[in-house]
Parts: sequence; structure tokens; C-alpha cells
Amino acid sequence: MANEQLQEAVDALKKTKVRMTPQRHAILEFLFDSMSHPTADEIYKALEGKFPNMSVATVYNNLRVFKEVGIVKELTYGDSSSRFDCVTTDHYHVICSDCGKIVDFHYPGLDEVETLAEHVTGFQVNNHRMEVYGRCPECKNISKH
Amino acid sequence: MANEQLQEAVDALKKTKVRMTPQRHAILEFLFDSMSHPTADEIYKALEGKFPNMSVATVYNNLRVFKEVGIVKELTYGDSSSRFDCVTTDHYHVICSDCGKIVDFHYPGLDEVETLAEHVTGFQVNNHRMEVYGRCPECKNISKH
DNA sequence: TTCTTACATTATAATTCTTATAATTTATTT
DNA sequence: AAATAAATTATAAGAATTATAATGTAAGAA
Repeated sequence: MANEQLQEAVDALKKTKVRMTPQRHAILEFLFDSMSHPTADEIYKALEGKFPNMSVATVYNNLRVFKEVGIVKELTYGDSSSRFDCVTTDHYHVICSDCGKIVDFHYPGLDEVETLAEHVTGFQVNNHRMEVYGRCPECKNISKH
Repeated sequence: MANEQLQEAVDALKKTKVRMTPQRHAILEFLFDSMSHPTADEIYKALEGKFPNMSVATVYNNLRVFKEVGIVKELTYGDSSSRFDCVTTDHYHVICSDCGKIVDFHYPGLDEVETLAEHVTGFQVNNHRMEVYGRCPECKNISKH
């Protein structure tokens, strides 16, 4: 369940001298609950009922903190604002070029690519990013008519 | 050579009713010559000697056109501005997390990933993006001292 | 070749996303 | 419970990108 992962994330934060605040908890909760990949603004809007005085800066600040600790990943696409995804299991994303929908899919981590890149370039490789682009079933249908 | 690929790109544009202008040619030439991955602003600055009156908007507009035709790829990272890369052979990028340097490396296209994603998600997959992150040899040395 | 028209460019303003700043508030330590 | 270090807020500033309107130009037709 999402709750266990949330708890793990909270524990991870405690170990790194990062204080737990209601705002931080709410942002994390929202990220883990919604299995979507919200933008900073979406998070801000979703929580303004609970925290009418919360600042957008708080959302951005905390997303940066979460990224540094390693429990959140930033997804950047050309068009608009960044999206944020909690780092849970090893999954990748398929993104619809038409409507922007993001769908997760599982695939074994591309470790071979990392090691090859390391040998060929002399870099000390830490991680990678991979996304697949195409058209989602809905958009495929729309274009047929 | 870069010249042949440039010619191919120009031909591809002619077929799609996109007019060839001196500015467009210069932008393409710069992209194919420099095997780096310049930002829109870098392109703008590089060409202001040749085109003192060229507008930044022109660079952005044309990069968008090139992207739509499929001869240029946009690489977006969270922090700063997008970088642009001409779509040539199948190569991927290793990016230094410290200094931002981008180095190409060859690797067989990840076709299996695309087909798997297609089957699992029902998307019609067209392409993918993959990057490896780490620290370049230079930055590794710096941090040792 | 010249004319015409639709497309490109320019210059500027506007937007949008994100970060910086300073004052206030709050969580943790002593 | 007091002290301190960090987080939040509100606002302003910054940077990257896009929109707008006027002017200029490429490419096909006469």
C-alpha cells in the first residue's frame, strides 16, 4: 500500500535531519496517494484546501529537498512544467505525444547500458533516465475518425 | 560528413512545404557542424555575427519547426534551458551531474523496450529517450582533492 | 522576370515556471 | 521552558519561452 511507502519516506527524512512539518507530510501523502505525476502547481492547488496559507515556494522547496534525499524524482519534458514522481519500484514511463498522458510500465533496470557507458566514456555512472513516447489508445481512436 | 546530413535535412524540409531561409540554413549548419548540444541562446549568440538582426524568437520558432519535421530533438533537463541535438545516428548521452557536460556514446537502440511497452500499455510507440547520469573524469578528479 | 501571396522574421511585450529574499513562525535541542 | 536552527510565507525577481503585430522575403504563378 501507499501508506507503507509513505512511512518509509518519512523515516528516511528523519534520518537526514530534515524536519517533518504538516506541509511536508501533506505533499508526500499527496504524491504517494495519487499515482499520477503531478506538477508543482497541481500539488499546490490540491493542498490549498488544507493549507490556505501555503506558499508555492514551499512546494518547490520541499520537492527539491525530497529530490536530494532521493525519495522523489523530477520528470522534465520540453513543453511545460516539471512533473514529480515518487521513487518506488523500478518502473519507466510511456508518454502520449498527443494528450500528455503518462502511464507506468515495468521493465528490468537497464544496468547493462550503465556499465557500458561507464567503460566507454570513463564517467562514474550513477543512474539513468528512460521514457517511451507514442500515442495512447484513446488518441489513436480519435485520429481514426 | 556533416554536410551530407545537412543536405538531407534541407531536402526533408523542402518536401514539407517549409521554406528555406538564410537563418534556417545557418541554424541547421551550426547544429550539424558543432557536435555539441547547444541551447537556443547559444545558437542565437553564435549566429549574431552573421545575422546581427536575428531575433531569439526566430531561433525558437525554427527549432520547433525542425522538431516537428523530425530532424532535431529537444533535450530537457530540470535546471536550465533545453538543449538541441540533430537526429543522426543511434546514440545516447552521458551527462555529468556536476558540470553538465554531455558526451555521446553508441548503443544498440532499445527496440525491445519499445515493443514491450507497446504490448503492456496499448500505446502505439514511436520513439524513446534515454540518458545516463554520472560524473565525468574531470569532476571525479576535482572531488578527490 | 515580375507579381503575388502566404509564410518568416523582427522587435517587443507578455507569460509562465522557478528561485531568491526577508520577516515570521515552528520544530527540535539544551 | 528557552534557545537555536530550520521551515514557511509573501513577495519580488529572474530566466526561458511564447505571443503579437508590423515588416520583410521565398517560391510559385502569370
